[in-house]
Amino acid sequence: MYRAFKRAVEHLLKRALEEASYECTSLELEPSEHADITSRVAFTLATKYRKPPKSIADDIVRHIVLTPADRALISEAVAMGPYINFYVSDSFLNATLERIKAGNTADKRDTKIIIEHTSANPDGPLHIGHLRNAIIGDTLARVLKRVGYHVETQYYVNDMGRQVAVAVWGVSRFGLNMEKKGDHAIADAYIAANRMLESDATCQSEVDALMKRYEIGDEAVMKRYESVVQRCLAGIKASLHRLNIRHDIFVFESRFVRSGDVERVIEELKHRGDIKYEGPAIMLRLEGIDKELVIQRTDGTSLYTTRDLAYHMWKSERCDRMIDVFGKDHELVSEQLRKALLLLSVDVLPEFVIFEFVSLPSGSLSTRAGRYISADELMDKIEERAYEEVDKRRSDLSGDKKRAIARIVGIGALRYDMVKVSPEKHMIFDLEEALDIEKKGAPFVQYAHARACSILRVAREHGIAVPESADLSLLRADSEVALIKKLSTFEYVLENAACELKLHPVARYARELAELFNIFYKNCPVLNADEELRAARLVLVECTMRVLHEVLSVLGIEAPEEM
RNA sequence: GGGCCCGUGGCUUAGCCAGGAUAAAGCACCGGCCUUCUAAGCCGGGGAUCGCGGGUUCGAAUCCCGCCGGGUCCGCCA
Repeated sequence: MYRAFKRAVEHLLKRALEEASYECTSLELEPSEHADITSRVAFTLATKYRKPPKSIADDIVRHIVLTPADRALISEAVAMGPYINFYVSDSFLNATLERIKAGNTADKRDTKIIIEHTSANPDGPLHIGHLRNAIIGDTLARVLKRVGYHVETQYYVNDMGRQVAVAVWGVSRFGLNMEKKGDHAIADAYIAANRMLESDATCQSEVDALMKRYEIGDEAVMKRYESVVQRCLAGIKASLHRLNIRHDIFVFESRFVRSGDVERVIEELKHRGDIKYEGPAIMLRLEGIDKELVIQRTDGTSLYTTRDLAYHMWKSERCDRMIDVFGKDHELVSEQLRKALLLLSVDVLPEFVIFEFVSLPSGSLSTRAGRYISADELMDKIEERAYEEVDKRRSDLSGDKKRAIARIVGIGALRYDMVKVSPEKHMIFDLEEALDIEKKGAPFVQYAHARACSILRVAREHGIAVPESADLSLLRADSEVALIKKLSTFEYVLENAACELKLHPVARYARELAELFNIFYKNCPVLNADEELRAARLVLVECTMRVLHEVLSVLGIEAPEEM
């Protein structure tokens, strides 16, 4: 609803500016703490027309005429010094609730977007660094889907890199602990292998040989690879499912070598690019980048970047937009990728969502060195901690129920923590802090939802139904109006998030909505109110419950009915 | 050395791209509120020279330049 209000104000203001004979390019409209929307246009006009901003604002407001159509959304426009403030109307507030009751859904868009995220190497379990990628990627997919895009999520499996070769080699050499979850067992072999490889040149060449044989498609080697990669991936998928993350498809990079796509990319680049040969090795010079990009090794095998290029070309034929969620360390690579794709005349170029690194207080994360906190370990601990909290508060519930709530709260807290800060912020991960289930994080929002459910449940138990229609204009207490206004901006927040590919405003919105509901909860008793007012408040509670549920769902967080 | 990112109360952050109304929250701290729909809640309080120095502007946390501190990339690794 908020967008409709904003559009109405735009038209209104534009008309008034014409009437008052002012010309300007931007209306300078922004949401504000002082009004429902405010314009700073008087400032820009002040310089141009050499008049004090205050008198211009007054002048503009004098020319504002609200038509009956405007009044459906806008109640008034006031000049406050140099600012022009606009306020929503009563019917806007009512319409907001009516619309939510009717179930507000976004129109479908034709655009198909492929989002690639997580894509951790299959050489061990996901750790907290991958978690940031996975949660950002999954939440982004949910936001874009919610505003109507057709979204496909992809996990690009790097099965041709050196890491995997080392893991495969390590598994043959040291065996596999079958008691352990697959991804963890493979990490053990991988770490042990790396330790040995550091000092042993013979082993190094064994790994090289393994890579070469995999690239040419040696049957026996392929079988060994497959068993390692699938086992690891199964473990990774299980971890992702715990977080409510499911990829639509897994794309193996080896397919692009086997299909001949990689070779075709190299041929194409030879013709179109600024190429430098060093023996059998081929390098590509890209404009604006000092470092040339190696697209084929001296031994004739392919490299990650070339395969990635083929992968992106493949994707570009299957979508209208593609988004890659990458760690900061991939920034240069992504730039090279984009420039090379441009050279290949690919019409869909990737957009990048880059996030800064997660490190431990003791330093950076490394699977190879075994220096990481696995996602599984973190989830176990956080659910355990959540259970203690639930147990403290709800000794009346059964163990199963408490565990179910603990799982929802724990995972929710984790997901919320990852998206609440902007991605360019470097995170130093503190386990204790993560386990300290933050009061105003996901549990706070979930609690508000549970409270709303509780009111509705108690109402039901007393035989009181949420009415089909109610006199919504009874909802004019400060905390009611503030809550309805917040509800009205939900779609607007989502659209902005989708447009800017930024998620933390969504997390912020969820918290603010929960906060306003809690204030309403405190100030406005629902079930004890007079019948008419009770009916209207029940509608408000149900609408809030729905939006809380929806915003949590967009964040990939479950909404418990009690906690 | 060069590129990119970050630097806002004790701690974690929002605001910065598109400069404007007393710099906005959470945690922690202090003080209130459970005979009323779940106190994982609500109300109140203290606490910030927005890293430093210049510049542009009627106006700078926000734009420009320089510096300082932290991170990261600059492999025939991925």
